[in-house]
Amino acid sequence: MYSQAEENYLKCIYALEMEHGEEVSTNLIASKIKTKASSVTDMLKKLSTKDLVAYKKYQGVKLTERGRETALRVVRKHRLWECFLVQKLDFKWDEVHEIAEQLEHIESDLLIDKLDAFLRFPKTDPHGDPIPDKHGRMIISETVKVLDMKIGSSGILTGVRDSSGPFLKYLNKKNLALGDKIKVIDIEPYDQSVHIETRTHRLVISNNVAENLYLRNVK
Amino acid sequence: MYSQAEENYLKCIYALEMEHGEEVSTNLIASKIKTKASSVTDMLKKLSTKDLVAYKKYQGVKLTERGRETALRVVRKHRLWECFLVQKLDFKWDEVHEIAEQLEHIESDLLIDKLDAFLRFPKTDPHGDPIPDKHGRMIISETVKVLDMKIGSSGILTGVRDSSGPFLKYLNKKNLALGDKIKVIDIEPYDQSVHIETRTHRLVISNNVAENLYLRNVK
DNA sequence: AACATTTTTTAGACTAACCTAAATATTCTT
DNA sequence: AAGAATATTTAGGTTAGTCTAAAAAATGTT
Ligand SMILES: [Mn+2]
Ligand SMILES: [Mn+2]
Ligand SMILES: [Mn+2]
Ligand SMILES: [Mn+2]
Repeated sequence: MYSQAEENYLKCIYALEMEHGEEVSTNLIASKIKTKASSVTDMLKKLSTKDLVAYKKYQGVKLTERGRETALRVVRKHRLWECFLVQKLDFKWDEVHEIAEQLEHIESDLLIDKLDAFLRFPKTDPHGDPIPDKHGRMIISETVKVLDMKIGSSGILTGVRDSSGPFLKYLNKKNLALGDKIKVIDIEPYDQSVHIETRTHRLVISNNVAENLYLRNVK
Repeated sequence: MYSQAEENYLKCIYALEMEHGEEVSTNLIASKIKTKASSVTDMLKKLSTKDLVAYKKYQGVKLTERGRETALRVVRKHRLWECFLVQKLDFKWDEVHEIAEQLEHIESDLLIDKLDAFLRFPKTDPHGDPIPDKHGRMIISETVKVLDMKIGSSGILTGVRDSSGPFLKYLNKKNLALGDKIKVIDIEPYDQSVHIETRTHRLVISNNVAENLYLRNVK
């Protein structure tokens, strides 16, 4: 139906809309997709004629309804394949992204629905991101950033903002995983670094790391 | 490493070498890949510079050692994915080919080895074709064509020459599946049609069908 | 051996997706 | 509100993979 390049652009625009809201700029897309702005302009024109995005010169771009549906189908495939890799093939959560980037372009509705069933209809992927169902609906859980937690309160680690390999490997090394209960002991006013405690250990995380951890509040 | 187009050509040349032996002609490749002879010539030149095939103008083409290894890796992936689809996702044997055509191009050695282990190192795919191991080795079972069987003797259906959708659907309809014990009751001298018997029923198959069934001899 | 047919290659063109460099539009600064 | 800086688009080019039409080589037939 759509080429891999087209699907990658749609997914990228979708992600940027989620993160930044409203219209997405050419340069933002270019940097995320690691390509040149001129290439982005070319593609936006093409997606526009296919009614996947609303694009007006110099005005940024927005997904149309059709574009959003298509993007969500790709996201669904990406996240389901990540679940498969981790749950069935014993990959680690930091190893699956590149492979899922390839698998997300396999075209077969039947395949993806059967895979969904095989995995028992997971609601989130190995990084805590929600998996759209076949109608594009997903459960977006309420999360709190570490820095917005009251000191002394606890939360369950449910998601990461940055799911790049290096960050996930850092969490592995520090023995932090999704589902862990984390208590915020103290926030250093000087540099906003955070002293936290898990069931097994205590550690200090930088402000940067704290910004990338999402917690679900617990009693 | 190699593009999907390159991999498809290598797999095609490999299959044609198996079937016809020796050098493979431009037109044969073109018809199998459903493309034009001129496109094949272009690709053969490219594969030749990459040392994947030995190609001399007007002389046909042969895989080099490198080319054969690459083709076998693609074949391995194709057949393992077919096993996955049938064994784990409950696809029928006539539904998997097109999806495997896409999956065979996913690039990750780790993935394919983990998939192999997950499936318990299958030796044949759902159509009875042998699966190369990670070193390219596979078990080629001795088979007999139906027409070469002695009348009254029996064999186990272990493979099909034609694994196209229509033929497999025909076998489904006639209740014939891999592993079935088949007894050759009679061969009609006039048109070489064959009267066979399975554990559950008797039927007559055309010469054409008979040509496409491989049996393993049994006492 | 000469001619006809078939196969293969070459020549030239097209599209998708990218690129660099230059032009133009927008936004920021004073 | 002008000039500077930045963002975006346009112009023109490249590569992979395809195509059609024409040329050339190989093969078959008498
Ligand atoms: Mn991912
Ligand atoms: Mn993910
Ligand atoms: Mn197949
Ligand atoms: Mn097969």
